Amino acid sequence: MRVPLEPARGTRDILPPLSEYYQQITTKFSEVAELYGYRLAIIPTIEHFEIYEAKSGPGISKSMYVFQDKAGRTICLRPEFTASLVRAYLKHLTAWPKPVKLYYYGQVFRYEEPQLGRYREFYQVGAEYIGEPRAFADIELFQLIRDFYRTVGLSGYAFRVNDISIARGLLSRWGVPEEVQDDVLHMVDKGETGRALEVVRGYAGPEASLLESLLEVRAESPSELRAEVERLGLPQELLSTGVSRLLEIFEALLSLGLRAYVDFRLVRGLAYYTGTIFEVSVPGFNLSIGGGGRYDTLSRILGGAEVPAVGFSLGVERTLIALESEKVLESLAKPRPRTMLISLVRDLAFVDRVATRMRERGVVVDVRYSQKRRLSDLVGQASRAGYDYVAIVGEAELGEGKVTVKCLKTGTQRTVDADALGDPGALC
RNA sequence: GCUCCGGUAGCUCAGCGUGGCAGAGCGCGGGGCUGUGGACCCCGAGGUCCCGGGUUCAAGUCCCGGCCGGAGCCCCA
Repeated sequence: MRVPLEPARGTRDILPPLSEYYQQITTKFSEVAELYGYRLAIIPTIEHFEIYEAKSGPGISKSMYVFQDKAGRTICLRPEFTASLVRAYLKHLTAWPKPVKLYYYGQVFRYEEPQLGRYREFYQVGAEYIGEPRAFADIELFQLIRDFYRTVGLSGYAFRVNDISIARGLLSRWGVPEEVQDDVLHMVDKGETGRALEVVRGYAGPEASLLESLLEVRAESPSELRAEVERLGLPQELLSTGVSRLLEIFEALLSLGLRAYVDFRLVRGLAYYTGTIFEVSVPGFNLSIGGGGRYDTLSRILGGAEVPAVGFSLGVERTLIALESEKVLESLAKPRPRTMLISLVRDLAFVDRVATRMRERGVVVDVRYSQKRRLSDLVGQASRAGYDYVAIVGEAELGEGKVTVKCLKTGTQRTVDADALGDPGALC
């Protein structure tokens, strides 16, 4: 049997140096999330399809990996983290003191046509803030995202923000059933506002123009947003709930030093969101690099007690694309100093002693035994391959318990006692 | 699931129109050079030309199907 060497469609082998950038993203995200008091959740890659069916309807299966296992269960590869985390919360964590703050990283799977920044297997990092209905939870997530981006060096991003409860509130007032609301919002998301409004007119009559005006609002500042909603004459109940929360969050974003604008056309698909929703965008890349929102009813959809929650996820591949376009990708993974230790003698114990002393100082040591190849080949190779130092152990050094260390950047070279050897950089 | 473009050495690609010996640069290995640098010179290895089928005396080249990638639909939790 001949095996195909290409990875399966939409998947990739992630190898150095790309793999190191992935590792930096997850490591740095973990550090920032933990500094905010989030704790790591590791959840299964496979799930019962039912939890996604419950959340999004059976039609979701066409964009997922779904299959029967050997016992006939309907299993899927997770297409996201949030539903699984809420499932795990309902199973294990409902008795924990609120809020429950969790973060995660890992791969997710979607059966779609691959393109740049869109893969069938891709990686996300994210966090969920469970058990807090007030806006400061939403705001903390923005702070966390800001600190993460600062840590990895991303700067040119902006938040597109909405509160989906405002449009849904209008639709509910007009008696539009939830399933129809989903359809209408889906059309808005696709840019088919004309068709969406036609459907709404069937319920609301001429009042539907209020939704039309709302969808045209794009506010760059809280005062602009305040003026716009005042002009529209939204119902008081929406002003005191969704609109006031959106204003609070908008003001918070700006005072945190973040770029943000409110866009009522933002819907974020057929999701379970009930309040704040947002996406992160960068110039010159038409896919969002992350997004999230408030989902106060998801736990009930999954059959548990209702618990307010808000969360986000960031796409690792898309973050890397953004870093690349800002020309800061290479600075993400700072390489450790690397030494090529060339041994011209067969004395494992001595070579091990020398290598161990350097490794204890965090220096990468790559041991080569020179046999047929001449020393000049290996020194040249070390230089071409980007090593920082060459350490040479030959007959002369071995006899005196010494090692010769050469700094390839400066060309300086010293022979020192093997046991006194520390960071070779100190010798340059 | 649909449309268009592409796939030739490890990498970047030429060759394909008009069928006729598988190529270049870089990289890799060896030597020039017995324990010290990226240059230079010489030599070398490395290919089922994405896979399968068809047309033909002859296919990397033309035709059909598939696989993988890119661009765009659909979708994007």
